[in-house]
Amino acid sequence: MNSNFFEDVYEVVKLIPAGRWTSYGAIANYLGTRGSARMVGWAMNSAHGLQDVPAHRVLNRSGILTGKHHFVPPESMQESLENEGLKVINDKIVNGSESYWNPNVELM
DNA sequence: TGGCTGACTTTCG
DNA sequence: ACGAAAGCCAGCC
Repeated sequence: MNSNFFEDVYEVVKLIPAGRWTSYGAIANYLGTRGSARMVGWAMNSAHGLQDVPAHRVLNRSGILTGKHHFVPPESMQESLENEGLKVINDKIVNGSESYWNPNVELM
């Protein structure tokens, strides 16, 4: 496709298994552009219209729902995560270390 | 063409 | 330990 970056981001996000989460930096790093972690979020903004892209599974490196405010409604992000078996308290993933999904490891 | 923006990340103070 | 600033890349005006 034309926008390789966005397409790649979508691909990776779509590959995230339910009950798992990853970080923007991990995806950016997987794409080889660690510096453009913000771009990943931006790509999500465009992917926001694609239901195939579970953007709610993409958090910041701390496992905090940084982009929840971009969801409609924002609470849907946390509910979606909890619906998949993840525990979210105070907009943050609980035991994130165990449920963390690294594309560089899983897709490598 | 040039410059701003951005759902991040890392480092210095 | 907390706060603020810089760095990175790609899309959009």
